Amino acid sequence: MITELRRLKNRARRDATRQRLIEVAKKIFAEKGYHNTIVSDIVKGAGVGQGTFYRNFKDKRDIFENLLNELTEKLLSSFSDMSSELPQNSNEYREASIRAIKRMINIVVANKELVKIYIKEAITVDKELENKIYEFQIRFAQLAKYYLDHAIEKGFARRCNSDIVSKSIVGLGFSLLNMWLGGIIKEEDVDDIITEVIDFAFFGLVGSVNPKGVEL
Amino acid sequence: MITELRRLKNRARRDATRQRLIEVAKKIFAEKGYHNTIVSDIVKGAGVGQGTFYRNFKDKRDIFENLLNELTEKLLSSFSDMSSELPQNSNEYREASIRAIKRMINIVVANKELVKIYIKEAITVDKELENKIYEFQIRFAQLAKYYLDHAIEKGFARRCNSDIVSKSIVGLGFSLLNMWLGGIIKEEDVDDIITEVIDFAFFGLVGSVNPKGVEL
Amino acid sequence: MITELRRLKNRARRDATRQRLIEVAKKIFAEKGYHNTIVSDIVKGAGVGQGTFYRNFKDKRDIFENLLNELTEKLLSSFSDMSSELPQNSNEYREASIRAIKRMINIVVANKELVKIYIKEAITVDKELENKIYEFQIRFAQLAKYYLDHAIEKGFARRCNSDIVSKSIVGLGFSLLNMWLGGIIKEEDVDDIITEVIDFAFFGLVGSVNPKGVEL
Amino acid sequence: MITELRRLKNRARRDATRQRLIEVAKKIFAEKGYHNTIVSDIVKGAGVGQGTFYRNFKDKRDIFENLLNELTEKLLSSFSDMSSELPQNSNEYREASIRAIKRMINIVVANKELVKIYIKEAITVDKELENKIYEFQIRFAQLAKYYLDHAIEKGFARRCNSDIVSKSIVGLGFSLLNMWLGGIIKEEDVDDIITEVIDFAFFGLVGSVNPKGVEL
DNA sequence: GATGAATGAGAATTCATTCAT
DNA sequence: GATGAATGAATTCTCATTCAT
Repeated sequence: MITELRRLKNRARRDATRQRLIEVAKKIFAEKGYHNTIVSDIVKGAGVGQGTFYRNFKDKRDIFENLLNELTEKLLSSFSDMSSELPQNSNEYREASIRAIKRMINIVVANKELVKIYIKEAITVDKELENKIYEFQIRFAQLAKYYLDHAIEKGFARRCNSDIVSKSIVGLGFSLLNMWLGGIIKEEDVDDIITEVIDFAFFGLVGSVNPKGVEL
Repeated sequence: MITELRRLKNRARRDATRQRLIEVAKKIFAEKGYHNTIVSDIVKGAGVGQGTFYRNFKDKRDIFENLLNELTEKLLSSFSDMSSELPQNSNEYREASIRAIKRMINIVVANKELVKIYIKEAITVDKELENKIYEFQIRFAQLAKYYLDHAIEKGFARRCNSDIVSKSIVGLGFSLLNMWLGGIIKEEDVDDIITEVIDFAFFGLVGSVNPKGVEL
Repeated sequence: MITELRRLKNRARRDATRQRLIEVAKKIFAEKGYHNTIVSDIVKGAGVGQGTFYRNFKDKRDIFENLLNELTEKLLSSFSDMSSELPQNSNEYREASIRAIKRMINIVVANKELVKIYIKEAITVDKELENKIYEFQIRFAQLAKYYLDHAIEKGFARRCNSDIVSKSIVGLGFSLLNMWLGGIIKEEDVDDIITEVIDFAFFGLVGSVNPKGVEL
Repeated sequence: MITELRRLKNRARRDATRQRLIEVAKKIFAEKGYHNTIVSDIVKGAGVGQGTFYRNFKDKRDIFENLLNELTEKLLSSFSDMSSELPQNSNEYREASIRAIKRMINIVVANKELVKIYIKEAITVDKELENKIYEFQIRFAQLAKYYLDHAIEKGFARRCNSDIVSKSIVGLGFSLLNMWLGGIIKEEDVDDIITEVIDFAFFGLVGSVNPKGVEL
């Protein structure tokens, strides 16, 4: 039926507009920050009418939350398949961590703008989004704790308050991300950075003389 | 002379007003965030006229920057005396770190609101303040690096990319602070948290079986 | 010919759509009032596209005027046959009035929504509709005056300024309608209300001891 | 103290501005109707800045409600002293009614614009104001009923459903007011109109041959 | 110097209306 | 002819800033 085809085409047109708005918003939010962006910036950037924005989103916060959810889904889905096999020794643990971090970093690199928004801006919008971000961090920490507890139990991780330590790990990660996004850490060789950070996380400042890749 | 007395009184009154504005701004910024605070919130809170605000500060950003500087000075002055003697072994390094952290935490606890503003809000105001915060973090990282390099040289710290690692340490600290301010880490026993985090920083996830306080 | 058939079908479809829009508009105007209704309310209610509305009506006011005319025609046509025979005594006058009112009430009950719109909303749209409503009231008053003048002449109504009095009667009627629509007068027994009001109109507050149905 | 004087002057200035806005709003609402008035009409008319309006009133509805309350208070206060002595016979009842009506009319004439708004516009703003108006009408009807019940008891008014009849009386009054404001009833001699309407209310269409001023 | 009323520029938002499909 | 996405003019509303007292 014609009406069905029409509906599809309309839907496609609208989705395209919506997507254009989202892309533009992402770019501008990352550039100028959430608070310094006004709706008409986005509208102008997308080349649509002011009303079109409000047809698609309730307000600035709404499109922002959409962006947030977009990244959240990407990150979570990337970890949905991870929990399959638990590491059986320190080395496997280390390798698994590196793999996880690399996967994360790929997503981060592919969504640099989103991540910047995510980490810097979202917590200053309002309490609701602030909590959303915190809950997300907590989920990460819980995942880290799951692996850490396992490692402690199996004896290849130091006995410790795994709650605090896993939160430390996640915080460490977010911080470095933030520094990298903020330009404090210059890009250089990402792999080197990962190795350094992993070594720090596994062996601390003191550690052994030549810990790299060596099982203790 | 009366005029002189008058002038003094005026100045005292003005300073008091200014101080009250600063105190109130601190409280409100911490509560509602920089962007969700309007000048009239501060003015109402301080019980002064709208014009009085503009007599004391150029605009909202100006009073905010004042708050920022307040904390920066407090933190820096607290570290001005620290660099006296360098640790001579792992244990001294550890003890010195704990002392430094505790000193920091005291300042943080005494200025919880300021710290919250500092960490959460300042980077979203504009590029200038963003950089100011980053530079401050870099200074901290440099201080950490100074000690770390010393420890590596002396042989009681693992050889590593001390630039990345010291930034990691600072990031770790800021993150945990953030989590604590955000309520992700419940207050409980701060000393326990410090020990845990220090152990993590010194011995990593793997570490030795019972590292607490034991020199390797 | 197919084209002819097509044209007929199209017309039928269009008429149906138009009618649906009118029905929905009636309902929504009555519910939310003219000013608090937006075109898209009507369009959504009717399940048609926004453009379809403008294909059938010039604008919101246009569809509103259509509703108005609908009721006007109904009311006027209901009175076109009434003026046949004039009452010859007070009792006939009274009976005729009751009949007229009941006929009116039937129309009103059958078109409650329209009447509500008519009485409440129409006068606030613009001067033109305001006048239209007033002219309609005047026509009613003239009709009432015609009967009243006749009754005065024949001697079974009190000599009075029939212009003012007939306007009073019409006003009374509209007011009670309004109160009923507004819920000030609860529905109870409509016949009772009619009798009471007719008695009030015929005999006033003072009247005779037991005027009901009794010719003075 | 200087501050006290200042406060007084400020208050006076603000009140003057507020009052100017109210006066202008009254005029414009009466002219163009509530719905066809925009805030900037009022602002321009009052010669103040747009912000000044919002300093004094929440929105258009708010200033409108203020106008409404203004009239309500005027009308109610005019009746607060009325309930003193109850009429002892038909003639006193009639005289009291005439006095009441005249008092009302004086207020109405002095607040023609307000009354027009009151009767025509208020019920179309929203449910809340609609109810407010209805409740006001009910209060009037209750007052009328109080006198009517007394008259029936004393035997100088016809036994009737005083609830319906008093509502009829109030409705009659409001209607005529409306007609007069709408220009359906030309102003001529107000006293004549009052006499006619009172006669109609007391003696109905039928009444006695020469009821004016004569006690039955 | 302090005040707070007034301001108006600019941002958000709505909604009647158009128009490509 | 029907549709509903897109539009932007018009309106509301906010809030930093000024300025008369």
